[in-house]
Amino acid sequence: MPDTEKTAPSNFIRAIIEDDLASHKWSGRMATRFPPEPNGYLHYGHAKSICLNFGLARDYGGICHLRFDDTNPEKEEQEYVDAIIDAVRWLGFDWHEHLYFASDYFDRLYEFAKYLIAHGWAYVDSQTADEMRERRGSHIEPGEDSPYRNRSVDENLDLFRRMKAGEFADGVHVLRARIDMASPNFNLRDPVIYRIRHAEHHRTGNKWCIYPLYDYTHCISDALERISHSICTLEFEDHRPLYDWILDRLQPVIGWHPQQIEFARLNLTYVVLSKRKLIGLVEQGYVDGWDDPRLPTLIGARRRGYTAAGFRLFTDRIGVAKADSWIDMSVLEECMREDLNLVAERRIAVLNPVRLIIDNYPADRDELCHAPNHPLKHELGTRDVVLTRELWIERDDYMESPSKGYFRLFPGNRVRLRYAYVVECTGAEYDEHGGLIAVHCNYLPDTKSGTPGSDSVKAKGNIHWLSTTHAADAEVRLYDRLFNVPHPGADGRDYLLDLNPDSRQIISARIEPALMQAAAEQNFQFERHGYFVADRVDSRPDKPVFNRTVGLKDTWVKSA
RNA sequence: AGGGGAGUCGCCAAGUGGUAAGGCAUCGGAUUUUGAUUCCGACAUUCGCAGGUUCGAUCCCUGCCUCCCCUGCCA
Repeated sequence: MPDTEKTAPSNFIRAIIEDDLASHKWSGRMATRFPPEPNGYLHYGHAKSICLNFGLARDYGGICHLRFDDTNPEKEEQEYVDAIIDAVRWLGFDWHEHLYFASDYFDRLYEFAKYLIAHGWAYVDSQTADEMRERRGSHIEPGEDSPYRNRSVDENLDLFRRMKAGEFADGVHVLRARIDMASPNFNLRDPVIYRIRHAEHHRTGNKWCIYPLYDYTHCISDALERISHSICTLEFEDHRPLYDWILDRLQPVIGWHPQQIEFARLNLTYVVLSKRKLIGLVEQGYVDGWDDPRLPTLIGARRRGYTAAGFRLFTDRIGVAKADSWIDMSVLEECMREDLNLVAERRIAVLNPVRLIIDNYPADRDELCHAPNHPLKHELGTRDVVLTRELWIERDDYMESPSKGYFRLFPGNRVRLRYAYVVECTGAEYDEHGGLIAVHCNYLPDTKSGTPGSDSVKAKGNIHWLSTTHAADAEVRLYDRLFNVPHPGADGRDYLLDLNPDSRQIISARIEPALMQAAAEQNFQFERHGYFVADRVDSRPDKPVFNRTVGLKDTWVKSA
């Protein structure tokens, strides 16, 4: 991480940490964790959490663990573990040796459960799931105690041991915390902490047939790792009393009790971040897979050309608080532009070509023009582009009858061919259907960029171009937002109805030869268009494929 | 017998009994061989509403309104 990266502004979590550090509350320790469940791909919302947890550790001289919350063998897979590790690393963070799995704690979790049973704080319930639900009560009435709630410690211990030994089928018994069936907080109405699942776990194989649940596992994992600040999203606020209840009981044997702090999860316009909806998009083929550049997954973002630094900037910019809020997609896009503007080398591509013929330029002439690779970083040098009599220019850089304020090519107007000469437009040719075939112009010989006096002739317009004899072809994928409304699926509408049918357009573009050797994942700015990246999956040297990451801001189309 | 949270500029978001940071967006203007970038300037007499306490309230008290979360053997 560059030192130049500014740290985030003050927020309530930083205030808590600063107080704790000042009061030496955690013996000076500062440790956070990012605790994904390996049951899917990480999305933009996770990026907020990752940047928050790792960023806090970085800024306060602490550490951030990467811990997989892998307590549900039926949903979790190694493939996801690997993808998550890649994604966190890609975002620029390092957990050093602190890579953990809740499943590594299964033995201790089991012992702690026996401790709870021995103290009368947990019991084996033998009701069916339906019976448990019926007795759970509701918002206006308390729950009823299970008929098994007062089994003896010995019987509970025996039953629990036999659950572990595999003597019972799935669902026959569960271990529950004995708290309060009348609590207004449902999480305290004797929550289940262990269930029987005869399923193979991606890490522990068939060693276990009982698996602990989240509420029981998470707090203990945090405590065992000596986490100081356990940061999670708002929906876990109601779980905090349970988190505290368990660690209070286990205080004598664990001796550490992290503080759970909740923040508002990310809501972003023009995308969906719910796992269910993302799965729907992938499985029903609306996108090409989990790494489709239009999907708000981190693997998709990476393929689209979004940068890790852009995500970090985004996280700092949106802040963190407890109020539900919606961030507009344009904020994320602007963060990407901001980073890309600094790092992306400039190149030329003509996406929608039409011929420009310089009538007074010799047909046999090849002239080198020098284009800087970056306007702000001269140390990045220049490259040569060849000027010839016949060029490709953008179709919309010519207007037969210019609208008000238009200052590109139209009969009688002058524009500068970027890095080359000023030309004066003389007219255009059309086919029998009125389609534009070619634009004609004459160049002004004394105006070549970089030569003395080249600025004597002023031209407000400045257009990019490529020699028709030297340009190469490349596939370019123009990505746009996946949905065309800010809140897909709002008010109960089917979110698929809000899909943007033009979220991807694949075209064949003209590119400058220097682009032919683009390395996978190399970011560029195609001048006057936007930021593009060589596709990390399909791009090949000599056969590059570019994805549009995000367009440049354009105050002209906005006013038009 | 309900419980837990949240409401400060268009979007985020600090702040806190002493008279509303910052960012983004927007609008002006300058610079510019990208209609980009950069730069400069403008941008909440007001903090969900109504009362109260106080010399003084966004902050404390009371009442109300709106929004979000909670009855998986998911996380």
